[in-house]
Amino acid sequence: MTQLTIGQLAAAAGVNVETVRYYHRRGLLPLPQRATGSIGRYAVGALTRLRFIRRSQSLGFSLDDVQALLSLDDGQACRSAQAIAEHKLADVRQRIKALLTLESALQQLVSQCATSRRKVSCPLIDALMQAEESAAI
Amino acid sequence: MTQLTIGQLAAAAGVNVETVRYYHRRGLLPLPQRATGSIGRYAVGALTRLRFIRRSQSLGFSLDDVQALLSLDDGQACRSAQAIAEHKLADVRQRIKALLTLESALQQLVSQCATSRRKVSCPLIDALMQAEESAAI
DNA sequence: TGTAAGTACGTACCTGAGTACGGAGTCAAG
DNA sequence: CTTGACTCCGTACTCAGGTACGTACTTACA
Repeated sequence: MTQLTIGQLAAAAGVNVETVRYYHRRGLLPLPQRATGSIGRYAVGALTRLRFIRRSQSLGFSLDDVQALLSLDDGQACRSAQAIAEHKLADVRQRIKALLTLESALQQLVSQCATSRRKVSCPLIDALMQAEESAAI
Repeated sequence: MTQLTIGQLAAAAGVNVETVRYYHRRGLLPLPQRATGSIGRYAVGALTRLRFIRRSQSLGFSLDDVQALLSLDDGQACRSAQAIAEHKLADVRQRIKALLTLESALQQLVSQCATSRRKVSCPLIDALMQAEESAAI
């Protein structure tokens, strides 16, 4: 069964059926193959795309951002693809940097805890904020 | 002027005054020093904390997540701090991994564009989804 | 072949994260 | 010592991203 119904698709991606329909409305997910007057059948590509959307969201991208990313995957004229990609790339690199800083602060805290039984406090905020003073939300 | 009014604090962090008050209500930002019946004055620490909140949000953490992170900074009994920190650490590492994959896919797309003038399409989704098939949103 | 489970579609509702507003109080510069 | 800008606080509204629901229609399976 490589052709999924909307319910199977939603279940496989761990989302609500209504969410799939919402993504159709937003233009994030194309409408499925459908013999007129019958129910839609999704190819596995739809599942991958759906998972990509959720993953991107969890990384802090809005659905508009995700749409821009998807447009790259869908193929674009070079000029505009490059512009979008470069912009997103800079964005992604910022996020990575901030997360790496957060990672090492957390790491340090965890190992402190491993060697001590008393109250601890790590300069989590300071660590992250020292790293860079630019580029807000 | 190391003591800020709420307006100055908000402006310095690039947020709305109402947002600061909202964070008080959520317990993310402590209420400022205040001689009863007069206006509050914030120490610079509040500004740092406020910026940390915004930054974390932009990395995809909810305000509840941020609260957990802040509790680490505020100092906690070791046992619970360690549990929270380890959990967040795993989470952060997942995000980093996903972002690194996304980064290289975007990077590849950009350099493709630099050498070609025609339609391009990069397997952005496939790249990201191949990387891991676990841990959803 | 009929019937329960699933789908389509439209509209209404919900939650998280703010934003706006109004009235009363406070402060600082003139 | 007033006046205009700012603060406090409560309540109401907004917006993105879903969720729920009702009705009509399809389908798979007994």
